[in-house]
Amino acid sequence: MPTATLPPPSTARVPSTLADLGAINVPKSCDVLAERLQQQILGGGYPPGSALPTERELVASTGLGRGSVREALRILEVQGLVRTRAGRYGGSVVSKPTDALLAGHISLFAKGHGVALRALVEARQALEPMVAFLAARNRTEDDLVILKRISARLDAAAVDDVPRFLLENANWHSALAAASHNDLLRAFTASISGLMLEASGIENFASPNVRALVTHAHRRILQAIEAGDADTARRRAERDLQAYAKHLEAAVSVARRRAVRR
Amino acid sequence: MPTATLPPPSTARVPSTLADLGAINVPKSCDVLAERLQQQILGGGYPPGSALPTERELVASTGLGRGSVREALRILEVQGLVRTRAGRYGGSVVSKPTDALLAGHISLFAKGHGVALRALVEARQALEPMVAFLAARNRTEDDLVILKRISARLDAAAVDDVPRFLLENANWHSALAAASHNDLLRAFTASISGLMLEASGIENFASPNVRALVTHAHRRILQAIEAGDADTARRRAERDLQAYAKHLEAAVSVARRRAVRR
DNA sequence: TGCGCTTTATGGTCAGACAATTGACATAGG
DNA sequence: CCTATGTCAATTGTCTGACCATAAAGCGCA
Repeated sequence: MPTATLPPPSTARVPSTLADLGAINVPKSCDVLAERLQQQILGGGYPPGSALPTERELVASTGLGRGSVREALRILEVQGLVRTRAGRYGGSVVSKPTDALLAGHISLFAKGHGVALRALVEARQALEPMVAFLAARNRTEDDLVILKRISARLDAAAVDDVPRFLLENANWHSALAAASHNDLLRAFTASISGLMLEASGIENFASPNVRALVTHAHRRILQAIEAGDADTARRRAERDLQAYAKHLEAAVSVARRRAVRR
Repeated sequence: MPTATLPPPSTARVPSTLADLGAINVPKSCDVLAERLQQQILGGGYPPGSALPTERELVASTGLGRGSVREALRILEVQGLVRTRAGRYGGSVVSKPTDALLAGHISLFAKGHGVALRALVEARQALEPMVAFLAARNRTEDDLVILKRISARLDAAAVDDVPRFLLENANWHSALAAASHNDLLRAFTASISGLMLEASGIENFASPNVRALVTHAHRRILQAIEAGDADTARRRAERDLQAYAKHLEAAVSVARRRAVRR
């Protein structure tokens, strides 16, 4: 081996065209497989409802071990792209990510970042007026029926059943978002409703006063949506959420003072 | 066995207290482990930056096989709760889900549901006014510096570099959302910006006319934010996005007519 | 001091085996 | 003919064991 003819190794970095490549990332085999399957699914190669190859077929076609194949499928499962069932005629079938799955990821993000209740309210203030606007324009008769049914349950629970009231309130907001017929806004709104439901259980912010305010506000918004008056629906959503935010601000500051005194 | 004394078997379901249990779901071992670790992480047992037990320690403490433990860790990785490195003193360290990770999940949801460009614009119309409002109230000097730098690059690219213009436009919206100091709105906005960047690359909607309109709008919003005038910032964001939506509507309908003729 | 080699604990991957699950099918009984 | 039940086979679920690849700490040497 003509080692002596090679240039001496140098500690200083030579400005070589071969040297200035960034940190190279070695992907794991399961990540590669997951990404390739993801592309095939999103590219239309596997439409929703169709079956992916079985684990052992994937093992045979990729040359990977079964463990790696299973990890790749697990990734796709968490992403909501496949659903896997055991047993004969089981396997992985392609599916679309559900609202609940995306809500779960958003919830993890919010919890991980310690997102404050105030930030949730701001997000709802951003989304709801547009949601109400679109709902007034795009609602179907079915949407209206569902909203009215939830409204009735909400009114009934407002009297004395606070947990039920909070739950139906979250349902109302989700149903409103569904009536907007915008999948993205619907998923965002459902996530925020779920997070606020959790938070309100802790902070216990639902005085009879607030409950009356909320039911009244929802009734007015629903009227505008039934009439198909988009601008009015938006305006009412804006105003009512502002009032709600003020009430919440007050309640939180009261709770804080109480906590300090304690 | 006194079978004769029993009531005759009937195909109709007997309303028994033992019979009305719902469909029971047997969870997979890795799901159980993933959920338990998730609760420990979110409950504060493992703060961000701390190290989870090694795979083999988890095998020992849970009694599961290593494959199941690895699948559980992979779930947490996709959820953004841990980052795993190989090698000595490697392992899984707890982390917070990043904006990019959440954006990826939102993107998968949007692509899976075939969310239309129109729906993206509606979502932006919902978010951006509130984002601008909050940015005017909460911005720091650093936020301002970043926004101005991106604005300059955007103006420069608006002349003739369309791909660069689209990229810097997405950056501008993300920076604005960062200045709002609302983590949730920031992540939502960044996701939508990314999705619109992809979509605009396909639809090719960025005439010189629109580019001028966008840079002008951003300049006016930025002025209000610098002045700390939250209401003006919101109003301008609303109006400019409405104009943008109209332009896009027109461009899409033109493209559709052209496609039909073809 | 600084560089390079070794050491070693860790994740990454594979192979094989067996258990659990589940829908289709065959069969028995009315 | 219909229903209920048993059987079967293909697939996922799980464990075991082994080995490879990686990377940071520690050591030795110049």
